[in-house]
Amino acid sequence: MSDLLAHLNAPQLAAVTLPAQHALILAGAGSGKTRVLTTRIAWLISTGQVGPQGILAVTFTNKAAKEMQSRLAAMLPINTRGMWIGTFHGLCNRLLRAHYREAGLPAQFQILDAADQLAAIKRLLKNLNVDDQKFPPRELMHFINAHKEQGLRAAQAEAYDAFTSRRVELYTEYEAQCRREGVVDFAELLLRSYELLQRNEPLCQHYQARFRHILVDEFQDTNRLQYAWLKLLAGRGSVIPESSAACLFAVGDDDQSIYAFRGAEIGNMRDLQREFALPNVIRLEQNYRSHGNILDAANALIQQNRGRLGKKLWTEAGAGEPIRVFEAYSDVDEARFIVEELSELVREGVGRHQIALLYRSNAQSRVLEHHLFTQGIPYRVHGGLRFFDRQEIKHALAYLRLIANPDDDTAFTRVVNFPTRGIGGRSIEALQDAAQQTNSSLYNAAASLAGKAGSAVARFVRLIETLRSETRDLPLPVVIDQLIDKSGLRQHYLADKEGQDRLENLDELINAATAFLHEESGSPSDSSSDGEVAPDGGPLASFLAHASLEAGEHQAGEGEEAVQLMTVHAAKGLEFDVVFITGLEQGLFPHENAAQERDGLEEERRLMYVALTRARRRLYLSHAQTRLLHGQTRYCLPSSFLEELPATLLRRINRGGGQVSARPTGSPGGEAQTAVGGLRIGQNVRHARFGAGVIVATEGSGSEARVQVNFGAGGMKWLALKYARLTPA
DNA sequence: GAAGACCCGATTTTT
DNA sequence: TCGGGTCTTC
Repeated sequence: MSDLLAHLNAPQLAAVTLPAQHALILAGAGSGKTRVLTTRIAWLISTGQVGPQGILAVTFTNKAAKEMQSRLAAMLPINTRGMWIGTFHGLCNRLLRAHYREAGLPAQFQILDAADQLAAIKRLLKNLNVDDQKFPPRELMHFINAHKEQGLRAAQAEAYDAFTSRRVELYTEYEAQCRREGVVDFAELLLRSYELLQRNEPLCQHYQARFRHILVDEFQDTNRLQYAWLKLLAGRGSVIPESSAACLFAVGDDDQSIYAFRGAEIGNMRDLQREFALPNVIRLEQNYRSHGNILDAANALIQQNRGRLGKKLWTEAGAGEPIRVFEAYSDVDEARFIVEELSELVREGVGRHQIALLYRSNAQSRVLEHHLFTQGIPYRVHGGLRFFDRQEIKHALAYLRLIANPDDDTAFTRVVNFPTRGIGGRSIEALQDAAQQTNSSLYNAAASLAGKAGSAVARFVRLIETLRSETRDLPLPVVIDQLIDKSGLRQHYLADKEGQDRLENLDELINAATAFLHEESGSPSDSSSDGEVAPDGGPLASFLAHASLEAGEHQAGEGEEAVQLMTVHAAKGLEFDVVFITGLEQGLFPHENAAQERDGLEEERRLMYVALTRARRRLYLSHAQTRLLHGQTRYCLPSSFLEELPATLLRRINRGGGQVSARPTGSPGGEAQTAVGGLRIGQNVRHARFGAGVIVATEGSGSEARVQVNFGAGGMKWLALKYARLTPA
């Protein structure tokens, strides 16, 4: 055990060995947060304060959950597989599988991922003859999810106008459709299990008594429902919990809260402090990742935000190099510079995978990719299509879902005519009508309507029936193999000259099922350990849940020695020796849309803070005077965030090395521009009220002359030269 | 049922 | 400008 606590710094040690009470740990970037979390669990267990079954550890991503589990397994001589360590969604799924009856769900309930949910909503709107121009499916989906994340059912939703009242009706219809089909979406997993615990007092008390210690990672990212769920399980109380309540150990960093747009409530941190009457907050401020200059810059930047819990990162490592700032003429010039610079670093021996190119929005990756590609530098873009999102995988899984649950209309619609088997729009509409008449599923309608044994619909029904009966007792991988065969998927992709990759992916799916079974058999099921959890829907249902909840590794080329490209959001939690933060321009980063949002600029600043703190040794900040956006050249001002960094930490760098990149003649746009009233496009100007800006366009001449100026945060303005007092800056 | 025309929108995203 | 999504046509 002394080993366990060795090498912890004082605050880390304090957090790990905190007596049984609620706590909030403010863990800065690179401060050893995961270490504290896992060591805390190991310490609690190894000192006999709690058994492994008394721990509930919650994360947001599967990656974090796995990491916690494997680190724990290395620290403790116990099987961590059966422990309740997982994502909010994974744990809720587990709860609902165990108590599906009490939760009012079928044993084989399926989970809709975002794409399935959207498809389900589109189908709903079609069935109800709702104009999807007036009620865009995506918007409705967001409406429904946002309500669920607030813990609101349709009945509780506020219908403040006619439009919203209709949306609430559609929310109701959507709930009914999900119930009919035996499916739950992601938000439903949480809401349903919250309601289960809230309404079923004995069950709730059972879990409250079981989980003595609840540990939450990335607490700043919790939404209202997730916080309510935690409070319910912890049985809210005072500092020393009553015997019936668990200890809530929340770890988070308000400065790294960057997911407000998907419902994260930064206010949950203060609420936690207040509602659980936390006497103090433990701060982990010593950073083990970055050099001093980088931390000083990050500290200075984030200090501009108001209402922080407050925290200042420091390091024992030296100041390190200055932060390099580069101003490019254009986005292309910026990419050129970055690629040149990183090529030099690679020549000096920096591993390519230790270099990250960060950007605010995905569209920015193109120029970078183009230059990397032409220079023959291997790179990997994070955030692409994931394994279980691929169409061929979704098709195969849809067959599997139909076998498990014939009422799943989403699955039915996906594969009824894929591969094509002559069931066109007419047949499907007929089925939909019939299904609506009898208030049953499409599959049922198909089965009863398929009188003519020879019809395509009848053949499809027979296919599913055959698959179901013939594969009942076969192991999952064999089932999948047969289904790929008999459904005609294999044949279809075999015939497709570009189907090779897809066939390989289908084989990979079979492998995934094999691997899944192996892992499953390695973990003792709950029913055997304490008898409280009823058996779930079998390996088929749990594999399908696994496929929905875990989208799979990102994409091929995983292990390759490649430069890493990703959005700043995607970079959270990662670290690299060298980081390039690109596109630091007003309107891009901070993003112009953020100006409209409540506390938008502060969220952008936190995003910048996250970006800065990814770097271990070297940090580049770049911006361009000109950028191609939506097919048009935009003239850009440097990001205001650059000014918020202490100049002493920065070093402006001039265009590197050998070839002189020709400065575009005339304006940055290239073409010679007509000067209007002595002003030209691309010129920096100053306005008495709006401040500094760049001229973006001109119009008219003489006393009619107008110029469009990008004032960055101040927005884009057309000004008549006659009235506006613009001075060259 | 597949290929081509056409229109619209365009931060960030895990589960 | 580009890509996705829908609509149109053979």
